[in-house]
Amino acid sequence: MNSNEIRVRFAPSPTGPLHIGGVRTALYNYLFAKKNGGKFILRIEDTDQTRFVPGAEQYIIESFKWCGIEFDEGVTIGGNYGPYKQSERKALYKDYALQLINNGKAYYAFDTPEELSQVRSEYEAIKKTFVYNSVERKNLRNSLTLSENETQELIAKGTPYVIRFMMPENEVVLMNDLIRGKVEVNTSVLDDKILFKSDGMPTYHLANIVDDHLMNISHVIRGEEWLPSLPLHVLLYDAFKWEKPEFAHLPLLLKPDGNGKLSKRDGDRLGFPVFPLEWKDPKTGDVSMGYREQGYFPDAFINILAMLGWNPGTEQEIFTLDELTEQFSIERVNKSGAKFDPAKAAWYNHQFLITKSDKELADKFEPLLIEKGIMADPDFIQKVVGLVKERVNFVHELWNQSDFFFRRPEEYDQKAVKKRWKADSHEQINSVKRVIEGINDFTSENAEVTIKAWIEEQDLVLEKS
RNA sequence: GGUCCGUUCGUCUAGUCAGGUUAGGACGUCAGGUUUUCAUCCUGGUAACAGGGGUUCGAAUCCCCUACGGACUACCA
Repeated sequence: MNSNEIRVRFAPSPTGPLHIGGVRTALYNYLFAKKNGGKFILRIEDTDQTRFVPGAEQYIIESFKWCGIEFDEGVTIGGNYGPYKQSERKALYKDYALQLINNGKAYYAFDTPEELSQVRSEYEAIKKTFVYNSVERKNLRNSLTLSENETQELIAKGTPYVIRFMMPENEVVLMNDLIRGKVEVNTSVLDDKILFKSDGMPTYHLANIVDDHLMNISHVIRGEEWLPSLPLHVLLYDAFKWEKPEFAHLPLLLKPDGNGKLSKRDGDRLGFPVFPLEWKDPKTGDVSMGYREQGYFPDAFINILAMLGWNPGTEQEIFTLDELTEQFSIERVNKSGAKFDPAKAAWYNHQFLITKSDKELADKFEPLLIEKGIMADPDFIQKVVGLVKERVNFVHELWNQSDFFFRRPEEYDQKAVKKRWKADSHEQINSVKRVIEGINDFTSENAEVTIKAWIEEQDLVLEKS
């Protein structure tokens, strides 16, 4: 890069709700930028018109707002490198694709998707892998096999075409990854990837490289699923004769049980959220739960995600965002995927909950009480919350621990009644009730002393259970 | 199938780069203690270096092979 400035970006596609793996990727980018005094950018990669989902972009923005992750530049915020939405940068990409054609690094291809899938299935049938590469492109319809005139004629006639990268024949691409170290791949196993689609839009590969370059991105920190396309990207930077950013590929978030990438289905199946915020699918109307709605605190949520794949090397486990920023380092990110553990997630939330003030918790609890038709004095709610917060992981669990403060019990624990309720219990309860009513200065200390004295007096001993 | 990446308790992980630890912590779980309940808290237990070969006095750590897992293999990102 032409400066030492650290600039990183998070570049989601607005194709649905943001997965927590995406949130973690963004978080690591954010921490890296803040730690190094750099800038964090939000770029929307909406080059696939067919997968656009209304509301997804807004969802992404709202998610980060809830988490407390702030961008320095990007959609809705602006900045000196805008626009930050690829659909608004559309005009720019074709020139770069053409530049590659002129340099002999790319070519026009006229194969239709149908033709290609036909060829692929033919290869499949004989158990061979079709690779659109230096060998195969000689047998297909493109500006390499057609004459210059034929090519121009086809284009002039409006024949749909794509622009493909001309993958070198037999070269070893050397790459470096900040997390994995050296990686090398031979180009002979790589495809002539499409850079520019017949609908006039660039593919991810082209748009991503062009924008990262134009936006002066210094470090590309993204999910491991991108590692296989790193050679292409590196070759693309070389083809443009651009200086490359540093790359870091983050390990994946895995299912809690079994193996594989964490998906929406796992959340539904195991009963925990996979998305930061609740999401209602605009098409099907299906609702997916969110961390926010399930009662997770944003700071707990961030802490959980941060520890899935990274640790500071000390025994500290609870962090504020500022502490994470201070201690984060990309070198300490793990190589292997992490299984998400809902039980530990709940524990983290508990850790944050008990540090919240009674007031804050009461404010969150009050709407739940109102929902149940209970109007209680805020000071009273606070006292109750203070009494029971140690025993819950989430605000909504407060009700089960404290309902008797707000209403008369509707039923008794049958087992306890059967076991404990004796002939004289009624009399004893009334007796202790009178004792409690008789306490003038009602504090926990006074109550304890008085009731213990009453126990002595009544000569009641604990019945071992 | 091919390419690439990975592999320490059930889970998150420390330790690997600079070879020598009773392989540490946390979650979970189990037991005990405190609290005349429960929860908190405290103490203790449980449980791992994927396998096999090397190199070395000595390997979780370095090298090789195997196995297993994952990602990618679209005119999706």
